[in-house]
Amino acid sequence: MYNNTPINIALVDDHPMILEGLKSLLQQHGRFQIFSFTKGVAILDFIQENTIDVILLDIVLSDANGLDLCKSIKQKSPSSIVIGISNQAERSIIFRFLENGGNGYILKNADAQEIIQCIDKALLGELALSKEVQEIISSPSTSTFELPRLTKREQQILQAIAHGQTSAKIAESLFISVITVETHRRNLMQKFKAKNMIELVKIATENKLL
Amino acid sequence: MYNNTPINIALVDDHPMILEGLKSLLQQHGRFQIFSFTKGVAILDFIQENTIDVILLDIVLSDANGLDLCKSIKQKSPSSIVIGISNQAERSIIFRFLENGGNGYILKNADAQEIIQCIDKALLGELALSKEVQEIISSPSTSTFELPRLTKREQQILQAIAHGQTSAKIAESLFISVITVETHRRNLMQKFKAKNMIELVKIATENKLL
DNA sequence: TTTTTTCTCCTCGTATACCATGATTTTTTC
DNA sequence: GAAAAAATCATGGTATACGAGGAGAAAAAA
Repeated sequence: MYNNTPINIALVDDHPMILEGLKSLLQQHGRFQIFSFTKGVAILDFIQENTIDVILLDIVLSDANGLDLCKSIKQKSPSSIVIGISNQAERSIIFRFLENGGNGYILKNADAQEIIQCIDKALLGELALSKEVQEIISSPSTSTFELPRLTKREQQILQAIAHGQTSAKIAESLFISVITVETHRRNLMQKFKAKNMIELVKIATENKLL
Repeated sequence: MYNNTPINIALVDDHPMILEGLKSLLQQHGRFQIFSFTKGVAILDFIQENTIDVILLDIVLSDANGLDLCKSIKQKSPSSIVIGISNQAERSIIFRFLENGGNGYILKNADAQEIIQCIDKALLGELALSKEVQEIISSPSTSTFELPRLTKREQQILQAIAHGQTSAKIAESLFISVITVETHRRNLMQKFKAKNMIELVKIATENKLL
């Protein structure tokens, strides 16, 4: 691995700045042969004909979904190492990426050293996670909040509340009693451990439950 | 401007990748002397002692608000040209940045050519906007909701409310009367045209004002 | 079919959000 | 230094959210 043959690295990102940044960070290390792509489909075509050792893949692309793309890449070229790069720091997304065959995950705020370390790790067959990603994964309690499971009715009501509707209005439009609405409300607060509905809606919105 | 003296450019961004990318893009053009910063306060300190021609400023920073930072920079060094760089493509934010003294605005998906063009434009005293930014500005019709501008106090209070705090608690911790807090609350609702605080917090959360 | 979950309804009391209107002082801007 | 904007405090009233605790019927899961 560390002999004379250079390591082929493909960068996939639709931001020219990031692409350029990664390129210059990696070029400083000499051992890499770098290819870059701004489109998801382009990398798929490329690996059809060529062999790539490591692919650094942006999760958010304009023309494709990084998660699905990872899967496709792994199908076409199982030996290629795929490392995700993203601003997305959400547990569930990281896990889904790894489930789809990803060999590692790096946040965009990582520095040069960390990126190189991760690539080295991945080349040795290990799971390559940046420091922050490791923290996110290993602490389900702190940074990421365990989202409670909601019933259909609760979702319905939560949605209505988030749209600014009062309990009375909601009761009216769902043909149930105001009292019932308030019970659901209460249960929702307990489930989310929120101090009040405002905090609850904030949590739900942040976690895209609405 | 185009003679032998190099142009001093400061890059402010908390993502090492972006920083590195910009640096290498600009270095290819030779005429620039580049300084880079990952902290907002650092650039403020720096311009106290040194003269900078152009500052490329990320709007989203970990330790500071790009909008306020732009204002501070312009106060300390009015002759410096400040160009905003961001993923944020919202009209209102762009306008606010320009109102705060910004000389231009570029989206992060801009390519090398565009960035150089914008810097050149700004050096000539013109407003430097990337293509996409121009489109956003010239199309007020789009679905994007005009975000109201909030005062410092309003932001503070909105944030506290979103954290589930009651008016009484907020009044206590800010050393003001409950009545005042409720006035701000009322004004916030009017500004956002929200039916109640719950809806307001949802809107604010969705638009990342918190 | 039994058990569990979900949805529904109930009471009572307190807290506070919400609405309309107005006014003074401080700070910022021109 | 004048004008505008922001922050502060005030009154008074209505509506409703919030919190605790209990309970029966319907639907889903075992």
